[in-house]
Parts: sequence; structure tokens; C-alpha cells
Amino acid sequence: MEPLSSQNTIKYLAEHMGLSATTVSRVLSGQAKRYRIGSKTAKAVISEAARLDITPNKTARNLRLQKTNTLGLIVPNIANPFFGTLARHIESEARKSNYSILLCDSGESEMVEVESLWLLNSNNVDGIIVSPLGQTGSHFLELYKHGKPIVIVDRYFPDMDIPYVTSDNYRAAFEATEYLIFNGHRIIACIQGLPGCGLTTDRVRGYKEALQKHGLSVNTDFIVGDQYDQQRGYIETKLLLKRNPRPTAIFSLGSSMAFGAMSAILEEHLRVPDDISLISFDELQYFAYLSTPLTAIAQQNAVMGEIAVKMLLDQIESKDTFRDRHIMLPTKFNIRQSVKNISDS
Amino acid sequence: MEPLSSQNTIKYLAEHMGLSATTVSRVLSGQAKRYRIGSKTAKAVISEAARLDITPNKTARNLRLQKTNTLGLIVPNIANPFFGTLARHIESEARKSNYSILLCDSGESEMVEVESLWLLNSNNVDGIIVSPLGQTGSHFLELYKHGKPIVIVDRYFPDMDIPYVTSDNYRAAFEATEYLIFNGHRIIACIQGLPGCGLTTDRVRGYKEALQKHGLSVNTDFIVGDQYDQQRGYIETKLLLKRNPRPTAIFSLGSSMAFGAMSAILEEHLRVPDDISLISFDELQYFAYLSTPLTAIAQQNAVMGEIAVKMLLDQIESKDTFRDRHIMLPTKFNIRQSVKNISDS
DNA sequence: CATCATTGCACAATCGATAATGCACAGATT
DNA sequence: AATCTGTGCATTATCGATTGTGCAATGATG
Repeated sequence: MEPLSSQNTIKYLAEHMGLSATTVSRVLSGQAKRYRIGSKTAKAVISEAARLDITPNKTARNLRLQKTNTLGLIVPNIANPFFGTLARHIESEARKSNYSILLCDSGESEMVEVESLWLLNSNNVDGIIVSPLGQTGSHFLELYKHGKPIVIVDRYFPDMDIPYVTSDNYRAAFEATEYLIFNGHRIIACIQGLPGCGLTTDRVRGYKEALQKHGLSVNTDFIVGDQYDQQRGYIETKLLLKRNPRPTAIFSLGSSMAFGAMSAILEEHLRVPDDISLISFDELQYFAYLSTPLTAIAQQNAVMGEIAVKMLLDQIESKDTFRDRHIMLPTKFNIRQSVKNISDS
Repeated sequence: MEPLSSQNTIKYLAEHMGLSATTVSRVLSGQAKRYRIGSKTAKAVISEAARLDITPNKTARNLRLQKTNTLGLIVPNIANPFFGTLARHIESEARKSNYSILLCDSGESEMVEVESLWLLNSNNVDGIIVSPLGQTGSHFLELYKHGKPIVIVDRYFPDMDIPYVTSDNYRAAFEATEYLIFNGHRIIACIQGLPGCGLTTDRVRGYKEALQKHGLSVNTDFIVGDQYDQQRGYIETKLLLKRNPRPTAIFSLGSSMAFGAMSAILEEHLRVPDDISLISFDELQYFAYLSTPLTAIAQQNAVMGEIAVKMLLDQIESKDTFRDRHIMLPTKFNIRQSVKNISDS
């Protein structure tokens, strides 16, 4: 077979048909009428291009047009279904507008995140969607101020001008905590993720204010953890279970941590919800099938992905149709069986 | 702030320093000595480039070098942790060799898959890793024969020349089936995925030959299903549970289908493993935490991803160091509690 | 028959980086 | 002084597609 080389250029097609590359280009880009290309010529070009499977070289096109029709996506861990789902909807939404996705997995490492950011930038992506890791987003801000369209999803920076889409973390945490209180819980531990990032701050604030609203004191000893991962959840739960008094409920601010919590609880031969109640922020598909179906806060990550793309394209095409570029989506509280009502005890 | 426009070209840097773009290009690509650029000049270029944050435009570079340092990845569903994990390791392995990943989610649609393939090709990716959907891979073969490096992962085409990495599906299915037989099961249903694709064929063959080895007849009525998704697993299980005689065990050839099976079993108020045993091909992180920890066949998808990248780069760089370009990885059989020993009954 | 508008397409420059080639100039050699 | 060898860099063409402009040929008009 013939190699896919310079035989596939519109220049080749042009020579082959006795036309100029200009004409072919204009026909294939649908500008035939605008440039008064005869309709016989146009049709002939189209059919020959299809027959020989010739399509304009995207790299050359990108260079000339200063546009790549590519969006960069940086997520902490694509193997995490939360980000997987997000990525999936971002990809399909982008595809609708003829954009492709350049994927970077920051691997929960801020160094890799920064590196990825510059990588995407030097690849001339038209815009970047990022779910950042850390407390600081100065590298994003720098790029953004230089004019590169960016949208932040999930974790965000409240004091930063960059557009973002996230859940209404405060309200969700508030409601979940209230639910625990309504079920008679008084000592409620909170396993937080990375402190200092907007996401965590909002969730912890929701937790605290729910306690305060119901006259319960906030004991910061019961706000533990510092990382959104399974191991942190495991370790902190191990420690929490040794406390005296022991909390009657644990509110995990992330599903990975909830996972770690579950294995710690199991190891201590305790049971959910008989010995301890558990609620998870974030929900995974299988939560309903766990040994104790887990009560959880579900985020609309599909919607989040679509909105992120729309906001990004809005920036790229300079339409600026969004009045508010900081979007918070409502969450859904899925009550299952991991919380016990201990009001009577 | 200044926009990231033509100020960031090496041409600008060259004029700014009173040099030619050629010289700057050679210095920045580490070819200073080869082209006898003076060391003072070289150092000055490097430091100025760093100061002004100027880096060669990748698009122009790609055009000139006819190479994009980008690999295309097509998966059926990136939200599925199996593919998420695969993607993650592909990305990090590719990154080590300075390649980026252009992600396509075929959404379990063969039309989208074909479209994605041409999209990646027209984007001039240097190679493609694909986990195909269907029985036919003619579109891959066509591209491959035209010289585009391709590696197939997970699902594959046995009669096709394209390199692939997959698990030893036959052996894994054989062992799992034997395990059921050793536990006294005689009527073992098999929920298959898409029939006809190499993956399914191998797994079903393993299932059948294990039965035959132990003198059990293969009843094709108990080989059901036609799609690797949750709904198929649910529907087929619903039907299986109405059969007379009812199977005492179900071997699901995919985790999504196992998932559907679990929900069907739950709905019928039956229990795993007391009423029916269950084994899943593919394993997910949370299987150990399910109401009945699920016995499953774990694939080495991390390794699979790394090998896929290595085989692809091998093709791209025309090293051809692989003697055998069809790789089958061993699996791990994780025995938990979803299979009951009914030998005595 | 001369002028003019219209149709149909090509020329040349451009996007930014790279590679083959070539040309000055310094110092060394005879 | 004339030639030679190296050093240090610039000139120019190229990758493939796109765009403003321009130039023929055709038919219409007076």
C-alpha cells in the first residue's frame, strides 16, 4: 500500500487535477461560493478528495490559522471514576464543537501539574480545563492573564478571577451534617481533604455551620485529614476509632477517603451503621451495592463537564456570554443505609 | 499583560538578540555544537529564552518535522475504571518519552470509533492505541497497512496482523470455571460480552474447555448475553434466574455485566453466594467491600498500558525490537466470598 | 466594435521552525 | 604575502494550508 505521506496533501490533489492548491483549499473548506469557484470544479474536487481520501493537513492548518481545535484537560487521576466521568462528558461535548482533548494526568503531583500546564500551552491548545490539585493556582493565573482561556472544575480558587464550575459544596456539606444531627448524632467527625483549597474550605464550613446552627460546638480535634486519598482516610479513621469519646458518625469529604474509612472500620471489627455511621461526599456507581449501601452526596459531574466546555468555548470564541463565570451546581443527597438513627439511645 | 502571540517566537528572540532564527533554533534544540555555535552565543540565547519564556512553537515544529509527538488513544468508556487505569498508565508512560495523549471516547459506538480513528489520523498523531469495540477491525487494518503505527489493547482481533496486548483470557476463564467446578457447581451460566470479538471467543473457549475437561456438557442455552454492559448483565441474569433448572453459578465475562447481575439477583431477593455463586472477569477496586466480596479475575491493566506504549513507540521509531508482537499477560484470580462450595448438597 | 461587469481561478506571502548549504573572517602555514 | 583551515553564523528553501489580491476570459451593453 502507498504510505500516508505527501500523496495526501491538497497540493498533490491540485496538481493531479490541474488546479491550484488555493482552489482545492477553498472548496474543501466550504468557501467555494465565497470565492466564486465554478460548481463543476467544486464538485469534481470534492469527489476526487473523497476518492483519494485526501483531507487538509491539520498541522499545517493549525499553524496557518493559529488555532488547533484542541482543548487541554488536566485531572489529578483519570482512573478515578469521578474524573473519568468528567473527562468523558468533556470529550463528548468538545467533540460536538469539533474540538479534541489532549489529556494530562497530574498524578496528584503538583510538579506534574505545572509541567502539564506548560506542555499544553506549548502545544498551542486553544484552551485548558483543569481540576487543580493544590492550594495555589498562581501558575494558572499567570497563563490566564497572558490570555490563555482556562476553566477550573471541581476544586477551585475562590479568590482568583479564573472562571470555574463546581458543586455547591457548602450547602451539600451543611445538609449532610444536618442529616446526621437529625439522626441524633452529636459527635461527628469530619475527614477533610487538602486543607486550604476552596473546595475543602467550603465543605468544612458547611459542616461547622450546621453544627453551630443546632447548638453543637465545633471541636477541631474531630476535623482531621489533609489529603484527598484513600490512605489518609484509612489512617485518620484508625485514629478516630481510638478516640474517647468515639465519634458516632464520620463525614468523609471525599469518596476515596470514605473508602479508606470503610476498610479501617472493617479492620476494627466494627460495623456501619450499627457501630458508626458514615456519609461520603462524592458518590460512586457501586455505593448502592456495598455491604452497607452508603449514604452519599452525588455531584453532577456530567453536567459539570459540559458546562466547563461551554464556558471554555465561550472564552475561546470571545463571545463572553456568561454574566457570572463562577458556577455552582446543586448536588443530590442520596440517603441509603449507612446512617443509624440514635436519637433514642 | 502582553498576550502570548508572536512575541513568543524564536524569530522574535533572534531579532531581539541580533541573531538569526536558525541559530536560536539550533541552540534551543541542543544542536549548538553540531553546528558550531559559539558558546557565548549559545549561553546568551538560552538565558534570554528562559527570561522571556520563549519556546519553539510546537505546531510549526510538527509541520516541519512531520512528527507531532502525540499518541491517539481510543477507549470505549473512559469513565470505566478499567479504561481509566489503562489511560492513566498510558499517559504516564508516554510522558516519559515526551509524548502527549489525544483522547477519544468512542462511547461504545462503532460509528464514533471509526470517526475518532480518522480524526486522530488527520491530526497527524504519531501512533494510535485503541481498545476496539466490535468484531471488525478493518478500519484499523486499513490505516495500519498505510503505515500508521497502531497497537490494540484489551479486546483484539486474532486474525489480524496488528500488534496487540491483552490478557491471557483463555487461561483465566478456564481457571475460574474450574474453580466453580471444584466447588461442586454443575450448572454454570456464562454471561458473555460482544460475541465474535477475540476477547469473548477466548473467554468462552476457556469456559467451555474447563467444563469438557471435567466431563460436563456444554449447554449453549447457558451461554447468554451479547454486549459488555451493565444492562445486558441485568437482563440476562433476570432471565437466568427464571430457568429450570436454575444455574447454581454465574460466570460473568465482564465487570459491568457482573454489576448488572448483582442488581438482578438482589431484586429477586436472592443472595450471593447462598442462592447463587458469582465470579466476575475484570475486577474493580471496591470488589472487596461489596456486601459479598466478589471473587474476580484481575487484569494487569497498568502493565498493559505500559507495554502498549512501548510497542507503539517501537513501531514509531522503527526499532522493531519486538520479536512477538502479540502479547498476552497473565491474570490474577482473587478468591473472595462470592462462590459457595455446594459439593455436599 | 469598444467598454464594462462578471465569472473563474492562480500568484505570492504568510504561519514558525528547521536543515542543507554557503559565506565571511580569524588565525595558521609556507 | 598568499593560501589554507576552522570557526561562527546567515541565507534560503521547505513543511502544507490559507488569504488578499490580481489577472484572464467570457458575455453583456451602448
